Amino acid sequence: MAKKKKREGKTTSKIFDDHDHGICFDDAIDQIENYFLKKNLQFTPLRRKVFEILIRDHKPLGAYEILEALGRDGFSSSPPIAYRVLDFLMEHGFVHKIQGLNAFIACSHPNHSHSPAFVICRKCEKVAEVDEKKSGISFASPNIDNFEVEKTTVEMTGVCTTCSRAATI
Amino acid sequence: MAKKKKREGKTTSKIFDDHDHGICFDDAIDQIENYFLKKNLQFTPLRRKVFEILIRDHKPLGAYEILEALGRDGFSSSPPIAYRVLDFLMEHGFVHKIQGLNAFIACSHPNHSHSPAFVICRKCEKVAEVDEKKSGISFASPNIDNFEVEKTTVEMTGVCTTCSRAATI
DNA sequence: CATAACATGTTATAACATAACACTATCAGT
DNA sequence: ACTGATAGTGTTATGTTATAACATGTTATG
Repeated sequence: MAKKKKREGKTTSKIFDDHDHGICFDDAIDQIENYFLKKNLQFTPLRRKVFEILIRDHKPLGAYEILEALGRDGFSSSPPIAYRVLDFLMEHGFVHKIQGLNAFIACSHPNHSHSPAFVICRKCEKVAEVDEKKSGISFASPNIDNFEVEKTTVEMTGVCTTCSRAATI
Repeated sequence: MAKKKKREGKTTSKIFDDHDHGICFDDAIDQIENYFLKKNLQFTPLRRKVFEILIRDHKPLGAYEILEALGRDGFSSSPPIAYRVLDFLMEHGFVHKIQGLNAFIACSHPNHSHSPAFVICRKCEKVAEVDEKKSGISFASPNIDNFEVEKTTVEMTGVCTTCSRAATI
């Protein structure tokens, strides 16, 4: 259980909290409601709950952590429940999977379609979704020898300022 | 078992075979031998075998596929065997993990230290390791607001030319 | 109000990964 | 050679993540 035991982390590093999460939360709920309304998709209590669980702390959660939270809130907590809803939310861009953590996180920029990139602190496991342009990252051409890229995964792992200040590695 | 059942795939698309694998194989064995010699690290029969298994077909293999192959060749095939050797080979840059497939692949460019990027066909699951520059991808600055990036994961999923020619999605 | 499509619930199991400890081999210093 | 440290491998058990398969309920529409 070396790298997967805890996901608490309470670090602050500029990139990790450059937003007012109260606003972020309300905005996000608004946006997802509008999106589903517009698309004639059901924003069911279960889907809403899963999204709320993810957005309320705005940190990556494992599927089984989400299931626990669902259970606490009176929903079913068998694995397929979480995975199905997560798949659905991911399809529509409101949730992303952090491959390096086997965890899921609410999208920080659901309004504009994007290829997300994530910065992950390996000590506190805090994750920031960064804008391609702001971060200096760029996938210039998503077309490589006629290979049509449908989806990109970009994750940068390291140690955030707070964690590196706090300890000598 | 939707996305994880088979890993055979026999597609050819320019990006996927722009090298002579006979040479590639020999080179790779050479390079890894020299590297370990120079670093005074043991290139044991087990480590050699795991690397050979990975390099011989040069496609991503799951840990349990590697274990089966090890078993066939008379080695122990309990999970920690594979994971330990894979970790070791990854530490030294001779193997990469493809997060999107939970699979491992021999490095195509072990000689120069690099941040690998992978192109993955979601139909045949063939994988190509691409050069950052050639592919038009670039992580310009690995430093984002003082966050020091130690490791990057870049994977591009789509459909390769051969697969897209072969079917109508 | 039937029915097709969608959504959720449940059980079981598959697939991926690590902990903990035992044993063996290698090598440096005496 | 002996001794102890280090590294490598073996084994059992278990933890963690994810899906298959099928049952039931719910919703939108004709």
